[in-house]
Amino acid sequence: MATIYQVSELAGVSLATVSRVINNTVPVREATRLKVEAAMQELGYRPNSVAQSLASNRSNSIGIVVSELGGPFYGELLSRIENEFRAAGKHVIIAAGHSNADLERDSIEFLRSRNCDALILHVEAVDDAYLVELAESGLPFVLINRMVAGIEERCITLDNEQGGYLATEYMLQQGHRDIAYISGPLWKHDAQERYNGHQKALAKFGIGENKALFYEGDFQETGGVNGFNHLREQGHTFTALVCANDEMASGAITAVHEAGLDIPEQVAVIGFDNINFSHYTHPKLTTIDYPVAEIGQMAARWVLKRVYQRPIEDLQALFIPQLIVRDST
Amino acid sequence: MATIYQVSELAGVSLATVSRVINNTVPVREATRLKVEAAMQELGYRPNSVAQSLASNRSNSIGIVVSELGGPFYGELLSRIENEFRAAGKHVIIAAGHSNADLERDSIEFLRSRNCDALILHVEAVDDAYLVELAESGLPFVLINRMVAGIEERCITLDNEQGGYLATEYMLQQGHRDIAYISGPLWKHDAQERYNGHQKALAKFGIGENKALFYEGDFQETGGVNGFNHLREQGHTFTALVCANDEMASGAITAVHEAGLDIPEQVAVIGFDNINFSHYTHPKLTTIDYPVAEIGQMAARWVLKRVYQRPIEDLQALFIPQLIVRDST
DNA sequence: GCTATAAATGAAAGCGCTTTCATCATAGGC
DNA sequence: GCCTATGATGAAAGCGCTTTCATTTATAGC
Repeated sequence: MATIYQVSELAGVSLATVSRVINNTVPVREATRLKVEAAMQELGYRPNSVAQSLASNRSNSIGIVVSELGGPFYGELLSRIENEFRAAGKHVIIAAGHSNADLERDSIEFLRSRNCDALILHVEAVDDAYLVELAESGLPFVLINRMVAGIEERCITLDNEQGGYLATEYMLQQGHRDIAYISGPLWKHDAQERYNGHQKALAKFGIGENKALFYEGDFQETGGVNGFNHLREQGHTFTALVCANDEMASGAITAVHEAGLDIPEQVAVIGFDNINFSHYTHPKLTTIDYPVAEIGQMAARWVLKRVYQRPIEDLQALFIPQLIVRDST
Repeated sequence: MATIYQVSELAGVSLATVSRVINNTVPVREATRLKVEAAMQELGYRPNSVAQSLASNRSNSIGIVVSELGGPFYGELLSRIENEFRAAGKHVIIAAGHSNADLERDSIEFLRSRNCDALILHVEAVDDAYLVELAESGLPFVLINRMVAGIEERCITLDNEQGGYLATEYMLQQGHRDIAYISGPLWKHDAQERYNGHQKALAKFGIGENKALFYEGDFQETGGVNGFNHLREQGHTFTALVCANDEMASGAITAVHEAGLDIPEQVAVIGFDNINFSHYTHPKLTTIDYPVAEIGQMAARWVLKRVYQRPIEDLQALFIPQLIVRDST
């Protein structure tokens, strides 16, 4: 691999000038630039990014922590983020936190030790205090899908409560009054907020809460299966089932079929997230759209603007979910 | 951030000794090691990985190119690879090739300029010659799901032909004789191989090929829908439908339902890959298992052994697919 | 106790680049 | 044509670490 020194020698200029041509920082005379470019061409020169990082104290890499690498939700998120940074000549280093506080902290430390210029975090388990402290340490990062007091300007969120409200409100508008709810783990912020929305909608229609119609699942498919079965065993009939995400809705649909019931005639089902496969279910799943691609893009642009001083205007911090009506309601 | 110099000063030893403690290369006297460790602790020292990379000419990063970041297949693959490397203190840089030759080449160049120690490639569009040349350039890489002559020792593959064979053979064993086939794009190696397997199974049962029962899809869900509709229009009836991947099978299932036909009574459907959602379909999809997690892990271990000299024994290059029988056949 | 050998440590030269500061060249103002 | 302001270029000092080679210290053998 050719080095900048060889280029400078071949072009008959100093290292500094070659560096200037590469980085386009200080103006270089046209004739000089051409000489240098020709030399780079001839040697097949490509800058050593590690050396650049060391000298400039910029690694041009952005660390990402998500709960899982697999799955449609994170796939879409990562895809969009990578795209955005790639176009800017940055690269992403990805680590999985598995919704576990220790692993999340580990991941963050790991990325930090990799000299990332910034972090994009979708963490669920670490507590607010840790994040506030992290912010104070001077490391730039943006938080996805979580609002933490004290560092609001770093948070990009979906209005989960509004989404939960929309889902249940729609069921109510369709005439349902006995509405069961399968929640995510309530220690997760988004699960709690979606559930709040559900309660709000019920309250608006003057319906009290019924513990027999609530089940706390795990955001997984099996949680949906177990949830539906559990709810039926409670003996309280219901004609509508609101699930806090699509995975659980899918599981619930399977369980409903197995119970010999028809969807939506006997039980209407709604999910949340609008992940890719949600139209693979049968019947196709009505759900709340989570604009994951937009949010991913926004997080990337946040970093581009704040850390790399790119001129970006329209930073948006709060996203509003939308109802997607399909065949399961 | 503390530097190695400060540590050496506080511990009263030289830079070199601190470096030895960090890297555990040359033995250091117990007493000295303890002094150094205490100093590192006190300063909250963490080595600067960029400087390490520059000095050692090792970036401890591995580049990965996959077609897409989203989707269950790549998610699982990436997840496994990341896991394996993380445990080894390495990190991965991920780029998407989008099944497009230019983008694939771009991605590879990009990763290369990032000084990756090795690459793991799941590329479909670049030609064999390019890969052979890349190998000659000295950059270590391993190729997933593709066998290229001349660099066989870098290839980790699934026996796609065997998988295609298994799928169709199963249909034949179930008594089907009119079997339609929805293929992936035949320019993709795996699509071609799976189709070869299909033809082999037919031949074994003495059944000739019928062009009216073949459709070349795109490995996407819509390809399955279009494929089924196209096949029906050909007028040649069939009782079984073999799809070259699960996505298309899922689309086909939707189309079959829409045509008012029952699965598997009127049309049996089989997929390929056994991706996560294949049991979300209704009825649950019979398919061929693609051991994506194992393959990802193996690719990572290949790198660990060949590039980082880790003592790893059981490198496996060829994987054999298996039939997973569910309810769609 | 002294030398021969091995083990532990230190000094210093890079790794390939960026960036500051000084220098040189060019052009404009009078 | 001389002086100054400005733009372009070069010299050289790092960035924080690894690694070679030399040196010092410990261990063993007699």
